[in-house]
Amino acid sequence: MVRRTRLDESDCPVARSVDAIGDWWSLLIVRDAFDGSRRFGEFQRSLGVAKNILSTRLRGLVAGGILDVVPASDGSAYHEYVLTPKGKDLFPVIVALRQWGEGHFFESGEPHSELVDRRSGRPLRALETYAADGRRLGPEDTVVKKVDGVAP
Amino acid sequence: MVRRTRLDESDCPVARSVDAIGDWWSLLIVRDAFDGSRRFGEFQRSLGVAKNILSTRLRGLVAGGILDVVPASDGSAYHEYVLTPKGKDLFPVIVALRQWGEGHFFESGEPHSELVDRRSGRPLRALETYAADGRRLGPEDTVVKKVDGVAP
DNA sequence: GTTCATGGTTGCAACATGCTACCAGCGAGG
DNA sequence: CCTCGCTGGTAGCATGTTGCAACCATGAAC
Repeated sequence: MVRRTRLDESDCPVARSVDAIGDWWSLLIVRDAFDGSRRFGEFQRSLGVAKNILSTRLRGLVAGGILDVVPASDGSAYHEYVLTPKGKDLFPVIVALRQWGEGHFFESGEPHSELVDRRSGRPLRALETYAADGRRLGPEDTVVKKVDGVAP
Repeated sequence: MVRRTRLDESDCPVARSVDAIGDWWSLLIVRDAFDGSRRFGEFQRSLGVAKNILSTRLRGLVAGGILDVVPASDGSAYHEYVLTPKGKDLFPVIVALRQWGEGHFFESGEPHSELVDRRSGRPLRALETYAADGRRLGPEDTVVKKVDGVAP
């Protein structure tokens, strides 16, 4: 997406998020990072993506503060890519996409990967949106408001 | 993303979701649909995207069962695009992206749009991930499991 | 020191994107 | 009934991005 309208200056947080992530590959890289991938080769094998693409995406994610480059944990001279706190904050995004996919794109009985609670081995509870006072909210119960900047 | 590896046959729900949405534009169209946009022109003005791009994306979203084409609600001869139930199920995805963006890309006091509870006008509670038994889970508390298909 | 694996970079062809211009159907006004 | 303007597109073309393959540099293994 070559943009002329700057998404990273939009007043919509969704647009800025989308811009910060970059593209689908980057999102799948983040997913793999949550799933335990750390090395260039791991991402490459898992995604089946061309190495130059992976290379630029990893650089972009590091530049965006979503991944960090750290020395390899196995003592080898290579390095690894790990999620920063900012990157870890993408967890609900990945979970939401995962649950949407599970609900709409798999026949029952079709093999698929599933995100489960490490302790119990059971799937996570479905994400739900709540008001500040605890009421459950659906899309119709919400509205987008403009928040003006305040003078500093 | 021109893919050779078929994402829509991946066993990962995240990959299928990503494939079904199509691209960032499509996701921003869905966001606008949640925000109340219904007409071609509304999406176009809101997104500032070229009309041919918008046209193909809308077609793709309709083909994917995320949007539906309905007669215009104002009685005119035109039609409108509305979210299907499957499209509305993307709500947590948009909310998650929105909250991530709000948390990481805006200085305090910077103007931005905000999703609020229609009744109270207050922002939504942050999305959280829970185990089936109600414990709060972070990324480290989860693991991805392969679920084998069962013979039919 | 040769060989293999890792982690890339470079070049090129094919493809998708985005801009601009154009076009068709509808409704209103005269 | 003729034109004007709005809505909702399509067509052509320049440009940018993708993906593949080939190459390369470093570290580890033998």
